[in-house]
Amino acid sequence: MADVAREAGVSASTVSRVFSLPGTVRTDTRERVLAVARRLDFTPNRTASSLARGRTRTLGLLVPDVVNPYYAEIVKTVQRRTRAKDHALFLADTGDDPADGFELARIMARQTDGLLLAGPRMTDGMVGELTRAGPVALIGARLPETDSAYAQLDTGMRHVARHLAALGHTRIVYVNGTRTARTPGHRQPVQDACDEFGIELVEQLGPFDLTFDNGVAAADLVPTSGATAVIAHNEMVAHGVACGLARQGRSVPSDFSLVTVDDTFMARAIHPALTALHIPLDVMGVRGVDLLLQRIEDPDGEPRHAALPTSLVVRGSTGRPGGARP
Amino acid sequence: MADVAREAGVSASTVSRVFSLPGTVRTDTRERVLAVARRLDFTPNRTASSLARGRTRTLGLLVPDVVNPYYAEIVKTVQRRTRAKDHALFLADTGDDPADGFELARIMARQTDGLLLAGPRMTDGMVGELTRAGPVALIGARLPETDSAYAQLDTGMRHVARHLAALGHTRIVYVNGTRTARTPGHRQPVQDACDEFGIELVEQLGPFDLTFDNGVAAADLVPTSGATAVIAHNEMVAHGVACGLARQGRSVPSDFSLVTVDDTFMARAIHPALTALHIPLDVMGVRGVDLLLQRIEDPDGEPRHAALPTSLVVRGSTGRPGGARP
DNA sequence: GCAACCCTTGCATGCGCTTGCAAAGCGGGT
DNA sequence: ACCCGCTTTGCAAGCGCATGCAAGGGTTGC
Repeated sequence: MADVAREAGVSASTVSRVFSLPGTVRTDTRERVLAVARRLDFTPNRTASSLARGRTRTLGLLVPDVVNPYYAEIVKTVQRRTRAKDHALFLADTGDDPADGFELARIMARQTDGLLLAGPRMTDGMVGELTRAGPVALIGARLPETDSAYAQLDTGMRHVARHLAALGHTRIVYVNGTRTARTPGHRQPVQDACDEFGIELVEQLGPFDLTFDNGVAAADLVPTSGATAVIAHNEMVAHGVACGLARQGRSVPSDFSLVTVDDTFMARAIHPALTALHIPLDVMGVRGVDLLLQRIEDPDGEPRHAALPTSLVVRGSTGRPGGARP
Repeated sequence: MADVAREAGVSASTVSRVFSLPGTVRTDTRERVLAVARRLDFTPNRTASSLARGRTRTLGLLVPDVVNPYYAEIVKTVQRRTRAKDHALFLADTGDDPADGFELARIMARQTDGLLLAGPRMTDGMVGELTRAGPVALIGARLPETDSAYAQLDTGMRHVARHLAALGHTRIVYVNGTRTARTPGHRQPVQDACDEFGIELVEQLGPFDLTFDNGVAAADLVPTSGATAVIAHNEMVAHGVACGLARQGRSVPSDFSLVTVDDTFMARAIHPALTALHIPLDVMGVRGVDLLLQRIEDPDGEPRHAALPTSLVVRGSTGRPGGARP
């Protein structure tokens, strides 16, 4: 920077201002400085800038599992939005352990301007603590004190129930996990939606987590349940159910209809393609980043929440019970 | 840090040394400083440290598409290894455009100690330029001048060909993309392996890229090719082929056998599960990080290359031609 | 008992940029 | 012609930590 200043015949502060506050420098000086900078291939050192300003222009994103397409899509959109806002992105994959996630978050909080937690696997108390310690925004989860962007599952589940009811299903199983079963925000909407459309609901708790393998296990219990349709709480478990049913020689949708919550590219990557409740992950990511950036600007504002609409995408995995023609 | 120094009755430099060069501080002083630091909840400011040392302790990872499980697995393993080595990870999703990828890489290079390029979508010349500009390591690609960790596809393809030949296949189609078709490192091994086992090879070039949709399109051409088995160049396209065949009402493996190169969780998430040439992505990620870290330590050493062994995982998608019993 | 060393510690300076403050330049209104 | 206010620029003091150098204390060997 000193070199550029000398070559351009100005002081270092002017060079600095050309890059950080271009408006305060007269146009011709600015041009001259920029020309020299280009010639000398100079770019301001971001580390030094961070130190001087106390801002890193870096955001941190924590996800439980990048390999899961649900989170991968979030990573993708968050990463893009972050870059569009001229920030860099630290990524951490936390796994399922709450303590690990919390620890990682704390470490990351020290090196970033703010944290984005996607589907955090930690206790509400931990999230609260992080929120008090620095800017935090949630993606795909909601807590009163923390900014968040999440999907409106209640109306979404009504779409699903209406669709199944219209096809003639009167008894369905809902494949859930023990974790989400305890957070009523996810389970209650299903119950309410089924009640509204006169559907009998059989809740099938996966043994622990909503993984592919547990979906396969759940599929084994479906035929004896007396239900004709299955709603899977997320897409990994939905694929497990689909795969499990196929292995049993059952056919979708003629033996059982299957609906998944979440709609990543994988829903279309099997045959029949899965009818899905589309969660707007891209919008959630963008809103999450924006909320976080606002929070960084104004640390003491009221918590803000973005509830995003879902939509039902009907594909080949749902049909009339027993494969009947309409 | 000044506070800690005062409380502990030492100078700031000693506190600094406790954290950065613990060996040079007497044990009891160190303990005392650490105790105070813990009490005051002090951790060294990483930005300041970076500025003073000229090292950010941050690595950058560029992938073309995080949503693709192949790259997601790489992200996961790289992220874990990076953290284990006490570094942070910047992530960028570059998309398929070479110029974008290069530009992003240059930006990232300025804020990190080194760059990891996974399946780079840029020209060899661009990679060379980056390599000359700073530490770079390749994952899943090989270039003479750049450190790299990649899979030994030649022996891998021989495993695949031997497997198919043993089942009785004599004519197979290889679904490739126009891009990889031009990089002999990927195509030639297939040809060689088929030659060795007396298999006739029909090369089926996807119209452009190795995506799911192009796999579906490729599947339409398989039945008329006279082949009884398909090798897909990567897993996305393999799923497309599987899905396309299913939509045609063809059955795998009784009508056609299908083998995929790459073996992510998705290979087991469909029925029948895909026989796959397993690429050790986890090891590749770890080796990539390690190579990069070594390169950072020793910028002028000879380029190093890690060729990792693949393995064939036989699952349900391969069988005898025409579904014959052995 | 003394010299030669090593281990610890503190001092001072520097990493490269930002920014409050003040000075200089400029134009306009009276 | 003079004063005021605005714009543009420079000066200097940090931001928080790392580290070369030197000093002090302790140890070892002869």
